Amino acid sequence: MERIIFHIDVNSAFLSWIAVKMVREGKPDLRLVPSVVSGDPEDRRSIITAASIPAKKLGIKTAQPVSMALRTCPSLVIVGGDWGWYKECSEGFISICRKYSPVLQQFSIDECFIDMSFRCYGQDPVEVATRLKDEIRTTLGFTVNVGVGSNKLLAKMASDFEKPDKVHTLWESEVQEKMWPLGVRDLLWVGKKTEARLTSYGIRTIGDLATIDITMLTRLVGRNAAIQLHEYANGRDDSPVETEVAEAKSYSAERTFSKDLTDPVDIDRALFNVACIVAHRIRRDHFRASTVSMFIKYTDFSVAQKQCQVPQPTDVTAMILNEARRMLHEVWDGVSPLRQVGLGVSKLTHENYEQMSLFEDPRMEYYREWDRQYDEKRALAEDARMLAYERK
DNA sequence: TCTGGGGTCCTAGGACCC
DNA sequence: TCTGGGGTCCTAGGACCC
Repeated sequence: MERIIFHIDVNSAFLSWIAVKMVREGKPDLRLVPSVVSGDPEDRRSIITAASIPAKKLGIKTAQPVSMALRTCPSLVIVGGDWGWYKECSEGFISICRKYSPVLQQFSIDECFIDMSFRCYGQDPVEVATRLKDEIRTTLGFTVNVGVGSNKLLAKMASDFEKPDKVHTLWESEVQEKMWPLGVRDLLWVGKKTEARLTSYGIRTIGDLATIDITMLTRLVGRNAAIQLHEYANGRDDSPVETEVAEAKSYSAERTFSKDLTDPVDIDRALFNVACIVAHRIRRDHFRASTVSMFIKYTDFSVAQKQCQVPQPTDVTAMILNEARRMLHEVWDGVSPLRQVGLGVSKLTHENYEQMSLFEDPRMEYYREWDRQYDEKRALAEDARMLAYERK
């Protein structure tokens, strides 16, 4: 039996969600004017997180620097984000989708797949998809696109066709007509680099990619990628809709400085801050990490990174920070200005036992107490934010 | 114009073991 | 004394996604 998969994608999610909130407060609808969501517009390094359709029509794009967008459109309306509200909107739309099928995979905060193979039996999938999109719009106030296809890839490609508030199909029988004329960049997993490589060999459309000799493609992108791209370009994908939420495999945090830094004290302060954040997150989720990595970005955007294994899985801020500090001094010459510093942990376990070590740092008790206090303050801050949020 | 932040997966080379 | 080949782990770097 041919599968029926829906991909539901919120149109300009962060912008739509902020717009809904402002409309409820009696303010004008951001979706009707050139507007964007971004970080602090005063910071020269802020970039655009989401743009309205009128803004996109002016050439303003996601991930563009705000300063650049303002030059394009001086009257651009700029608003900040609201993670608490985003989360609420996301949960709202996911729970409506789940009513249509319990076989649901959340792909990101604003996208999900549902397997409708059984639920659509005897019904027109387009009618069902239209009902779903309309229900989200009328109950939650924002629009989505629904892509309908016989697998996840086709459904996702279809939801990316004309926006907003639309249902599109992409069945296997429609691949040649609807997908092959598109540029290779439109295919999932073909980014800037792969596009450049492919087009330099005259492979411009998804159709070119679908019909090219596989050995030729292997020489260009390697064996595994070649097989994958060839399958996708032909509209083939048998991956299931995964209902299990996968556990995190890594956590990281990074800080970009508003001005490039050379002062080791400033840089260490940033490293300290990201270490606190990352360590707090793994404690919150009951993980310990065996690998610590540290990375820096230079002014030319090149990145250097270093990682190491810790003797025992840890969730102690001081242990993580010490490794990161050591690696920073190994990798940074102490002179070159830095744009960014970051820290990550991976190889996570839920191991709970504490192996007694003769060489355990005698300050360990102090470190743990410090972390406990930190977590408590952080939890209080979260509560206060939630309360303030509920009062609105 | 001057580029955020948080993830996943892949590749390739070297070390080490059997 | 010198040899093949496979497997696993670690590290650094890169591509891609939202």
